Order: sequence, then C-alpha cells, then structure tokens
Amino acid sequence: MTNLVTDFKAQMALARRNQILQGAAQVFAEKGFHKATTKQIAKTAGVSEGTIYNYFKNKRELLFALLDMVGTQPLQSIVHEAPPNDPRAFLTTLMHNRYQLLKTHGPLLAPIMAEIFTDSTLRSEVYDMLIVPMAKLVEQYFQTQVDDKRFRSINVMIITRTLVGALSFNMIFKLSNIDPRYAQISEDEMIEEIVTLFLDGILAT
Amino acid sequence: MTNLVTDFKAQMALARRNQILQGAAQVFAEKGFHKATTKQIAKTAGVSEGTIYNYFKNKRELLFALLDMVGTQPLQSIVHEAPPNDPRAFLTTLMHNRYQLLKTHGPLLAPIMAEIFTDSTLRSEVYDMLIVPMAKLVEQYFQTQVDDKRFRSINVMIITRTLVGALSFNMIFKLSNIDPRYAQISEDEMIEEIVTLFLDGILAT
Amino acid sequence: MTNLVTDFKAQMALARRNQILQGAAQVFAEKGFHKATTKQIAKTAGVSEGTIYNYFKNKRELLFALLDMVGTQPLQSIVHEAPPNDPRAFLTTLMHNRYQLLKTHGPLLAPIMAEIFTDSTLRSEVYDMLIVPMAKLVEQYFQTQVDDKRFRSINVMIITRTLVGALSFNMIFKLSNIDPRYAQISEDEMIEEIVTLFLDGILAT
Amino acid sequence: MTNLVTDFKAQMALARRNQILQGAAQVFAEKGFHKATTKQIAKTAGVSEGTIYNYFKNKRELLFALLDMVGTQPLQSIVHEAPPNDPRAFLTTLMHNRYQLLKTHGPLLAPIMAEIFTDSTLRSEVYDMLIVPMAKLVEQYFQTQVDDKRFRSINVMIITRTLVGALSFNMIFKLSNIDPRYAQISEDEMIEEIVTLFLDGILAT
DNA sequence: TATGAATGAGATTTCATTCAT
DNA sequence: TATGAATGAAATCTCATTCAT
Repeated sequence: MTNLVTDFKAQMALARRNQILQGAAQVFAEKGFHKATTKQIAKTAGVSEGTIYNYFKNKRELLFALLDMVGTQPLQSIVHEAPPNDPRAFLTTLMHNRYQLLKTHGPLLAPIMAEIFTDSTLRSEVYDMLIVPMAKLVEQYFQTQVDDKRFRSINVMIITRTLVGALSFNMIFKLSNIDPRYAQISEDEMIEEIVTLFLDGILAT
Repeated sequence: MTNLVTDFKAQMALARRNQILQGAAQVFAEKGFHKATTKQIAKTAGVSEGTIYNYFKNKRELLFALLDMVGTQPLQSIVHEAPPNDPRAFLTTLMHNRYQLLKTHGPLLAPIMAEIFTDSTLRSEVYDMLIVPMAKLVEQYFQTQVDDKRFRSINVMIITRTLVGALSFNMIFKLSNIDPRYAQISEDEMIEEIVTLFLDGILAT
Repeated sequence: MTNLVTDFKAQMALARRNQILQGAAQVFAEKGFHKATTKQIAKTAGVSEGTIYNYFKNKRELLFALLDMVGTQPLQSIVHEAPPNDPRAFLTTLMHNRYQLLKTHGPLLAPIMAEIFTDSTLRSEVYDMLIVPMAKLVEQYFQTQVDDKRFRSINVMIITRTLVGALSFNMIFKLSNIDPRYAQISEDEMIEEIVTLFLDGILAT
Repeated sequence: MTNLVTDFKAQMALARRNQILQGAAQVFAEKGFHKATTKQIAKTAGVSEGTIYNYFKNKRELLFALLDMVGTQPLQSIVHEAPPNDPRAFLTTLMHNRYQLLKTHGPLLAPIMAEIFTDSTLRSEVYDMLIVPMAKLVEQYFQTQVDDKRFRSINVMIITRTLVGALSFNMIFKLSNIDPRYAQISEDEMIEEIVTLFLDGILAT
C-alpha cells in the first residue's frame, strides 16, 4: 500500500470523524449532553450508531473531542498584536478575541459547561484548556504592568479572575436572550465599558 | 374536622416535604442531578420512593423546590445595613453576603447550575430568583450613586453584571479547590481587592 | 408493621424470586446461557424485564442462583443409609443418588456446564459445590476401606475422580440421546456394571 | 492457466486458511468462543476481518474447522503398536495417547466443549469425530478379549464409556490446576492407577 | 483476493414513575 | 397517606457480517 493510499484513508477517516463531531455538536447544543442520544447523533451526522463507536470509545469521548476543538484556539498572538504599553488596547483586544470564541463555540460550550459541574475530569480539562491559558497570559501581563509601575500594586491572581468572570458573565448575557436590554448594546460598547472599569474604576473624579 | 386538626396535618405535610427536600439536597450535592436516583433520595430522606411523588410531581420538581429554598434569602436588608454614602461599605457588605450564601448553598447550587445549561425553565427561574433581585438592587444603588455624582457616568446594567460575574468567578475559585493559591487568601482580602478595583480601577495614580 | 406482614412480604418476594428462576431455568435449558435473552426469560417467567433486576444483580447471577438450587442437595445421608461394610451397597446407593440428581437437574446443568469452560468463577463454584462434597465423601469412604483392608492399597484421589468421571460419562449418555443403545439399558444395570467394574475389574478370573 | 499455477494458488489458499485457523485457535483458547471477537482473531492471524469470510462462512465455522484439525488424530495404530495379548499394555498405550492429545489440544478443546452443551450440531460432530472412533476401537478390543476369555463377561458399551469418562475426568484434573494434589502425581502413575483399577478392581484379594 | 469501514440488529441494564395494598 | 414491587421505555454499546474499493 502506497503512502498515497494511506494518506487518502487517513483523510477519509478524519473527515468521517469530523462528520460525527459535527452531528454530536449539533445535538448536544440542542438537547444537552444527557438528553442527546447516540441514535439522534448518528442520524444527524448521517452515519449509523455503530460507526460512532469506530471513532470514539463512548459518548463521553465525543464531548471531550468537541472540547479539544474549542480549546485549540490561538491566544498568544494577542500579546504581540496589541501595543504592549497600551493596556486599554491589550484588554480590548483580548476581550474581543474571547467574545468571538464564545460567539463561535457558544452553543457547543453550553453542554460542556453543564457537565463541568458533575464531571470532575471534564472540569480539569476545561480548566487546563480554556481557563489556564488565558489566566496565565493575563496574569503575566498584569504583573509586567505592575512591575513597570503602570498599574498600581494589585493581586494579579484575583484581578485576573475578576476580569475573566466579568467578561464571561457579560458575554453570556449578550449572547443569550436572557436580558433584552443587552440587544441594544454593541459588542464594542460592552467591552469598552468593562475595560474602562478595570482601568479607572467607577468613582467620580 | 377542626382547624386544629387541619393545621396539624398541614404541619406534618410540610415537615415531610422538607424531609424529602433535605434528602434530595444531599444526594444532588453528592451525585449531581442526573446520577441521583429517586431510590437513593428516598433512602437518604428516610421515606419510600412512592412518598416522594405524593409531595412532588417528579424528580425535576425537587430541583425547583430546592431552588426556592435557596432563593428566599434576604438581600434587601443590605441597603439599610450599610451606610448609603459609603460605596465601599455597601459593596463589601453585599459581597460578603453573597459569599456566605454560596458558602452555605454551594454544594446544592452546583447541580442546579449544571441543569441551567440544559433546562431553560430552570434557567429563567434561577435568573428571576437569584440574579434579578441582586442585579436590581445593585443597579438601583449604582444609579443613585451616579445621580448623586459619587460615581462617574456608567452603564449600570453592564457594570452590575460585571460585578456579579467578577464576584461569582472569584467565589467559585475560593470555594472549590481548583487553584490552591486561593487557599492562602482570606475572604476579606479577596473581597477588598475586588471592591477596590471597582472603585479605583487598576491604573497607577 | 407487624411480623405477619413482614413474613408475608418475604414469602411473596421468595415466590417471585423462584418464579423468575423457573423462567430462567427453562430458557437457559432451551437456548443455553448466551442465547437466552432477558426479554425471553422475563416473558417466560411472566414478569417484566425490570423485575428480574429487582431480584438479581445481572443475568449471570441467575446462573449462580440456579446452581445454588442444584447444589443444595443432600449427600451425607448416603453414608448412613448404606451398610458401611458393604461397599457394593454404598457405591450403588451413591450412584443412584447422583443419577437422580442429574436426571432432575440435567437440563439445567447443561448451560451451567457450558459456562464452566469459560467462566472461572463459575468453575470454582461448581467445583466447590458439586464435585468437592461428593469427592470428599467418596475419598473418605475409600480411605476407610483401605485402612480396614477391605480395599487394596489405592490412590484414593485418583480412584475417586475415576469413579466420578466414569459415572458422569455414563449418565450423560443415558440421559441424552446420543447413543440409542443406552435406551435399552436400565439405570440399575448400568450402575451395577460400573460398580462391579470398580470392585472386581475386568479380568477373567 | 496451467495446473502448476492452480496448484500454487490452492497451496496459498490452504496456507491462508491455516493462518486464520491458528489465529482463531489462539483467541478461542484465550477467551472462549463467545468472547473471542472476529476483530481479535483477524489481528492475531494477521489478516483482515473480511478475509476470514473469504475462507469461512461465519465464526461458527471456525470452531468446526478447528475441531476437524483436532479430530484427525491417528488412533488405529495403537492396536498394532501394543501387543494384542497384553491388555495392560494396550490400555496404557491408549491412555497415554489420549493424554497427549488433550495435552496438545486441550486449550483449544475447552471452547469447543463449552459450545457442545448448547450447539447440537457441534455435539454430534464432536461425538462422531472424537468419541466414536475411540469408543469403537475400545469396544472392539474389549469384545475380542471377552471372546478370548481374557476378560470376564462385560457390557463393553458401558465399560468403554466408563473408561473414557474415567480417563477424561482424571486428565482434566491433571491438566488444569483445580486440585493441586494432582501436580504431585506423574502421568505414568495416574494412568497406571486407572489401568490397574480396570483390570483388577479395588477389592483386596 | 484482501481490506477494514460501515452497518444495524440486538442485548443488557437503569430508573423515574405508577399503583395495589 | 405510605409503601415499595413492578413496570417498561429507553439508552448505550458490541460485534458478526457485508461490500465497495
């Protein structure tokens, strides 16, 4: 068997794997992890139930595989994209980047988030894959700014979590339809408001 | 049948209802909603499976009932407890209050949170019951401060969600064991750091 | 709840358990363990599939439970029934007893025997439950006879297994329809032939 | 196409067939018939799953084919090898021969035996292939000895089954590890004990 | 002929809910 | 009202077999 054939087969396998993942993503997004049945996933993906198990050990592995898809999102570049001496630009860029990530993968992340509260393995995985990279990046950035006296003395760990939580919460409100008032605010406005808060606080000057 | 007897019966029924809810709370906290079985709940509560269905329509209603228990937490008092002209005191008091709430009900809230991502009814209920009261309170407070020129002009809606998100995220980190560094920070320190951020921002002066 | 009620319930439970075991026995006998489905067993027993699992942890436990039924067969009495000084009577009685056991439980033992070759746990259980008691009894009897000089010096372990094997094999032939010639031989004749072989050997005198 | 080519092809096909059977034998021996998967057999044999079905109609045919391999064991020669007038030599030779057969094919015979209890076709086949040839041979030998007055008058059919059962049972004990005491007895001793029993019985003289 | 991906029927097991006592 | 045995739908996963390449 030549390499060409091998490559072709590998391509096909990858395509089929993705086909299944797409189906799983869709059904998970619609029904959540538990109410999504393998039968439904198979039907949506256009394969038989058995085929799913040729590519994934079990239903849970589908969730992990989907997480991997989301997790492999570039983040490091932000450090270089934004001018290092302009914290406003940095934070703004970072937040837009995360917003786009959630906008893209939001429906998929919901069932993953749901499982997080129950499944400690998944919890660790999400933490290591989605939280840690961002947190580390932001912490380091904050520390640098503190060292350079551009930021006052802060607990970078807490402030970082504060940032992540603040952003996440607002994103969820903006991307969901919970509060209709959010529809009237643009992504830019929302992010600017948060950035300004972090930089200047809310006290009148 | 006299009122006395009726009352006694009602009391018994209420007691039995609570008994069941205690059992459900415990098992939900341990196993999460889906892996909690009614058999297990019945055993933990010390009743039979059938009895559960005399007090609750189905397993899902147990979750809603538990949410009601958590939701009926006093919050309004904070406004009066803290001096209205001292935003730092207000925010600090508020945050401690919420922290205590999560500390008390955290294990029970986890399975509820997990279901939120799947169950839109539950989502609305949690939103109306836990988020809205706090959000409304904080929004009003913020608006007052803005009107009184103590706060600069802000989008109170966004800043409020930012506050809630920031606090929630930090609380989760502190109450879980995800990041060991959080163990070395006291509740007071954590809340102070967040409050200061909100009031002053992070820029060096 | 009075003891009467408890007893009644226990009786019912035992009856239901037996009802299921009867169904399992029948289906196992017809189809063998692997081809017997729980659905079929449930139908035959006249209960729902779920009910089976209220009484037995899994399908395999049905097999073990059936084995227990077969295993609890009296054997010790033989020692006392037969005159101790009459080896011919002892062996004859023993063999008839075992023959009756197999005649009664044969169809049920077949699927158990089949699993023995695959399932080492079952193998041990059958060995301990069916082989060991008989073997021990016979070995002791043989040893006594040797000590009393009624038997020549023999390896009681081997001779015992020889006896068990010899009897088992003949019983299987007699109870199955493999060899039609066996139909023309009575149980008495068969056992007498074997007993005489053991006592006298086959050499012409 | 010449005969040479045809022959070559036939040789290849036979080789491939054997290759598959070797794999099947190994996996059946390890896992038993039911737990052996065609995937595992294919891997062990070094072929693809599909190829198996080019040579065998289904998984069950593999078992039958393996049985054929075991069954084609020479036995007739024994009659000529052992001095006809020396029953002890004859029985001893016969038993050693069967013991070697089981020693060689034992692991493979186990899964076959397991299926016997369920599969009547297999049962007949094993009977015709393994039991009948030996039984017939032994029966004839016994009859001759009876006719020659070297053996007393016996039911050759029963005594033959007795012999086969006696030997089989002891062999299984010796080849398995069920009873550790069997490890301390040599093959020679075991067989001699059985032979002596058959010839002389166990009564003290 | 060889491959191995795809199939899909079918099996075991779980568990929320019902209902006769 | 309390019980808990019975239910049976439904879900996951396995694996012998097929078939396009």
